[in-house]
Amino acid sequence: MSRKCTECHSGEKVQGYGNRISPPIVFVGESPGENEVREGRPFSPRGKSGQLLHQIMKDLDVDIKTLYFTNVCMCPCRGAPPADKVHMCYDGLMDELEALKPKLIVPMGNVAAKAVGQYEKGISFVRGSYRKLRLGPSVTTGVLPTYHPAAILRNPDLFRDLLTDLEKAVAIGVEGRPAVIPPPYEDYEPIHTQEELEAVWPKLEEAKLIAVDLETASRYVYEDEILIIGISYAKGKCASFDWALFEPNPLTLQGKRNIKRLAKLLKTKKCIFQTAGFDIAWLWSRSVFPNLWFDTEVAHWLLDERESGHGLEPMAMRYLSAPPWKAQFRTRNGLGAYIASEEQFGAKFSAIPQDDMMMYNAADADYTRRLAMLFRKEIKKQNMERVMRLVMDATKLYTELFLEGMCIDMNNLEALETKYKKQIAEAEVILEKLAPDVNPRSPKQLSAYLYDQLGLTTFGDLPADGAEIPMDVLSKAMMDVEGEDVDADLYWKTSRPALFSGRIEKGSGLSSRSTGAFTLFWLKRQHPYPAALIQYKQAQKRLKTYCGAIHKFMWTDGRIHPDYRLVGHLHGRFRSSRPTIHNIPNETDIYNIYCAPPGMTILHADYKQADLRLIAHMSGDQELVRWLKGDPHAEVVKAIRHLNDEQLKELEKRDINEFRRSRLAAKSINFGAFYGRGAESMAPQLGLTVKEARLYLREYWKRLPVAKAWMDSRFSELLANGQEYIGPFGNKRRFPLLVSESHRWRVGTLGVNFPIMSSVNYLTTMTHIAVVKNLRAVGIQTLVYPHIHDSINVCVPEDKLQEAAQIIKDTMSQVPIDAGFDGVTWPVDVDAGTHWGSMVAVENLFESST
DNA sequence: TGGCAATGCGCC
DNA sequence: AAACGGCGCATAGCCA
Repeated sequence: MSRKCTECHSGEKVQGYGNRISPPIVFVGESPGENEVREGRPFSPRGKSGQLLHQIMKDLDVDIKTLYFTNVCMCPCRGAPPADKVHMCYDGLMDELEALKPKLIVPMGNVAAKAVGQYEKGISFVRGSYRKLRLGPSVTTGVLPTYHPAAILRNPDLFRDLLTDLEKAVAIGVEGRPAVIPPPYEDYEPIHTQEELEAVWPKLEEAKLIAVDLETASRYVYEDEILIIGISYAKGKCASFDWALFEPNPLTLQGKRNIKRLAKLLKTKKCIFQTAGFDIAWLWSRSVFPNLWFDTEVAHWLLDERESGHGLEPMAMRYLSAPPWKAQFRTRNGLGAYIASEEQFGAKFSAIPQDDMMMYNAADADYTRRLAMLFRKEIKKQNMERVMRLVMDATKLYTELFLEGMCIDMNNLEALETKYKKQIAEAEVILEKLAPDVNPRSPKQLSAYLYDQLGLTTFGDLPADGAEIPMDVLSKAMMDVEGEDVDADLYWKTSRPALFSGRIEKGSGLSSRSTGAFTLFWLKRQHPYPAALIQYKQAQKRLKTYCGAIHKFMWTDGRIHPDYRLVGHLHGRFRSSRPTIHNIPNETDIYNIYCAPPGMTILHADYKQADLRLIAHMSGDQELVRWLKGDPHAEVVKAIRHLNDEQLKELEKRDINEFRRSRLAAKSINFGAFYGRGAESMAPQLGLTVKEARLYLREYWKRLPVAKAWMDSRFSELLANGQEYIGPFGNKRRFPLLVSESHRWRVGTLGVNFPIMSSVNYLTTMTHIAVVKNLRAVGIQTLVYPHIHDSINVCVPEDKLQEAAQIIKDTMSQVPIDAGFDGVTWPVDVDAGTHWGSMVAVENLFESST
């Protein structure tokens, strides 16, 4: 029963292998690798991919001998088989599968998924979704695509997805469990009339836990409408209401009465949401304030801290064998399988037949409630209730920011845009004169022009052959020209020379064909083009990204409404978009685009050296605790230069520039050393040779042996703890699969990075919540302004400034102590101003009056 | 034409 | 031996 292949003649072929009589699962790979060819067997357990697959199946208690393994292409090819080869192999593969009559086919990787299941989208999108496949007149089977094991070895973060999919494959193929359980549409109740509302209401009032889900036409809370509200009150039960029932009606008072009842219901029940921030923004703006009890997205992200996979549909498909009901709904209503443009989507969404939308909405609410029942047990079991509560409280805080928005000073914005446009135009004159055909926004064209046409050389006069520049060459080159160019010195001392990719197999370092700013500051010594290019790029970035965002995301109220995403960050930080406010350039002009509402002042507060304090607290290093009572960066200068206090003071008097340079270097050591940064990478920023940097680091660690020991123990703690890091708030970063030495090293550094980064974030969040609460407790009107990792912002009335500043200072210093972070003190800087870029330290503000 | 990965750069 | 973490957004260029 071997597979025939007559189309191509490219050497050795590897036939399928395993149980040929109705196997419960057939695995389909791409094409045989080295080991597979040697052994004549796809997914050979002696190859790395095969080994991983066999191990997982063994762990799932599946007898390997019952399974079957094959590839799309029988002959080996480097990398993924090209389309023409797949085409040639297609008929043979289908004949093979038809003869096997498998219960389930698991295509592994993009090529196999597309060949077997005819999936249109990439593997990361379609993985884990089940389809039926007709193989012949009498043979129908199921398909469940997943990643290729080789992809997991390259990107171990995907391991959990592979495992999930294979568990599902075993459930379907081996255990015969149903692949898909449709939602109980017949039990969902569409509510159009007052009579129907009255009939169902008692059921809602009897429930303890309800899941709530809204359908709206867009994201514009103040302009658009709520279409439907679904309330699931028991497993498989949901009432889906026409929102018109809750709209105030000039003819009758019924709408007003109904929304009061709704408000009371949602306030007294424990409410469950998926992505609560969205729904409560709409409800709050209609004066409905639900008792936010559980958020399924937050819960799932805490249980799986990776970026994606927390959508309602993937979760319900995974945990409840749901069909892709959202995709089906969108397809039958002409919305496309996925959302293309939000505006288009909104318009079409409003035109959908109401009953259809109600069924869709009811399924959403029902699945949300059912997932909450599952997740809450797991959250409890994993001892994550504290961080769960905190993130949900934060949801409410940043929904306030989203609804209220931030004020924009249009005059400042316009002036700044004019300035950038002028800078761009100036630079363009030079760039076009020198190279009219080169697009300065194209790295490809730039490297061809700078290196091939002009023949410029990079750091250390190396030829631009694309090789990585060794760090000591980089450092030496920069040291040779130190002091000749102040701008370049500053840039090099404060920026990193290379981009580091998340993938572990990729190296790091600076390409000798780089066209980034770091290299341009070197090239500008050789030719006028790079200097103009630096100006062009800087102004372009600021104009397009930071000014452009304001226009792009401003609502009709003239404000911007940043959308805080509290989940999806590997280390528990928060993110914002539309626009992002976590990466605004630290420049007065740009921050001054943002201002307080009339009559109010922005108060900004941040912790001094928050991450160093966390390290000191968590490691218990008393020397670091001592440093933090004074100036930790000066302490590092003393350590690495072997100075005592007096000698340091002398240095400051004798050579202030040298003192500052040393302090800057100390700062990079303080911030880099704990995150695993090595001498090679630090040397350029320290203005040292690699050898000198190594000595500096050695002196640094000599002074902090306890902290060093803590840092070095992280990886063994991971291994001792089920391959999980647990942060002080109970949040987790999991590494279920360690694939190589370099991966283990990287994971070790993350063991330091993760608890610090997440704890700084959560401490600051607790503080933000407490500050707002304490200010309001004494009757100060308070607006929530952004949280940025280790700093918070609020707006208060101008005449309450001094009182508010004191409350903030007291609250911020105390919150970490009360939360148990009492190994160190938590000093705070507080600034105030009507514009975000022109803030003054409050001490200075009130000096004259006190 | 739109999806996608890559390049580059802004922040803590 | 290697060797800095996390993110969002704009742009170009390749591919279906």
